[in-house]
Amino acid sequence: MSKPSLPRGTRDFGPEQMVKRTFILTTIRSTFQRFGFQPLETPTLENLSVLMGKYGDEGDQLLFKVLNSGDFAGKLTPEDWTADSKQITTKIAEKGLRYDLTVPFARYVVMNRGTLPFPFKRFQIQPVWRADRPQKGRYREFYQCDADVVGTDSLLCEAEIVLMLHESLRALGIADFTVKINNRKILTGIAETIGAAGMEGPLCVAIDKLDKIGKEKVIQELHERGFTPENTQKLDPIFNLSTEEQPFDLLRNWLADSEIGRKGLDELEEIWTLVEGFGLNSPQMQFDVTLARGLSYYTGAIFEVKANGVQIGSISGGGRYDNLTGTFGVPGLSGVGISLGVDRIYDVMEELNLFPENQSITTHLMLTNFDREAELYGLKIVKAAREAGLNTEMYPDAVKLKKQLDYADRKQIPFVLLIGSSEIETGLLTLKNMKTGEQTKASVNEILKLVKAYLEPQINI
RNA sequence: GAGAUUGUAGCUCAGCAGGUUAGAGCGUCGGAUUGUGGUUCCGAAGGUCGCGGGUUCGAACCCCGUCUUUCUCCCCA
Repeated sequence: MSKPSLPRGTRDFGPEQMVKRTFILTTIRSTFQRFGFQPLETPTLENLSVLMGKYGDEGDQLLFKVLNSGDFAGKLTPEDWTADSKQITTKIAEKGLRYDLTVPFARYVVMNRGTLPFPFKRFQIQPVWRADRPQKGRYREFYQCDADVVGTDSLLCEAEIVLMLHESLRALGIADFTVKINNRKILTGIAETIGAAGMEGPLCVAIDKLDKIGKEKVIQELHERGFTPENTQKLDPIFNLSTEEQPFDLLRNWLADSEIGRKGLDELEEIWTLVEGFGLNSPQMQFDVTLARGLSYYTGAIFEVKANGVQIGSISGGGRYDNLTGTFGVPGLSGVGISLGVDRIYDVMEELNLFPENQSITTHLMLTNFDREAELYGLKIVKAAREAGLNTEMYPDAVKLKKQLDYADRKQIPFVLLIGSSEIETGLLTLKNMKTGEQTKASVNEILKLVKAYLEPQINI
């Protein structure tokens, strides 16, 4: 018998961690709902035809593919085995684990377009899988919390996303964050302006690394990707942008000849105007030209959230995609959305010590188990305590008291009710406060009141 | 997918240039205390040295492969 192990990049979540994760999940969920988003869940498995080609070549490689059921290799010919081994996967796997929540959402919208109220706002909180190599803050199985609106071009949605990010992160206690915003159209405009129209793809990939590798190396990489020295020379103004307080005017001048670039700027300024209109308290948003998320489907706004003071990747990302449903045969549906990474948020909160105390209490009251008679006597008390709203349990075995109290101590149960022969005779039960060690004798009703009164300030009963 | 790095008791780690029966602290379990936890004292259990192969008289230690950990690149939540 070999020792059990977990697949790389996956984790168990024990009771302690689950309490914290649930806190994150419920906080985000209630924020999404307050903004009018409705829940959706989609299957873990999708057909590979839905998943493939949506995330670029890299993405296809990171998809977990599921072997066909039954004799998956039975119909393969000898030629298949000798040909390119990657070709074989299309013949033996036709399903895969979902890679994100946006593509399954697009699939859902297309399949149900006749019945959905548009604009359709949905949120979705489920795990996703990527066959990535794990690192800090990077797992192969992790949860995403997505909120998307599909069926409207309104920039109000973008502004609401900014608001939702602020509200949910602040509710979690993460105060020091930056919502970075850019617009894909501006990047397209820049490509036009420097005389490299249509090359914003590679431009983005290189520019995105500016704060990581610096100006020199970005230019070097651009040359490697086919940009001429003339192109990169014209690009020069961009390297000063990130230090500017108000880069809009500067950009407007620079991109004056690019229609799409001007459009991008208009959109960006409109988002700022709307957020201001909401009266958001000290917005933590920042325009960042170097922000160019790799996903190939973004067409308008691009979002990314960085938790400051923690060495970890972005905790949230999103943007507008004008034509996601187009790949499923329904063009013209514009959507915009955001995705929060629960696991990274967890890591950030753990590192910054932001989890609230007193969340770990699961059982409020434990009854001891002396003997058969006391056990039977206690059952109705357990039921009464539960009906009073207390998390209650009785120790299941009549073992030594020491052991029972030790159990309560380790489980951090605040109150223990001792019931022995004398208690049964008098009807006065012994309540022990595990924190102070203090013991009081009282009737069942009084005890339930006492415990509730003590816990009320900490816990909602 | 490329490169580096880690793996010894439940946990954190020792293990002297390859040399007999692999150690410690914490934790666990039992007892001191047959109805009183967190402190103390006494005692005990617990290890295919990640896995598989090789070199050697002899491997936890050296070599190869594989899995795993952490990190960089790539990409991303």
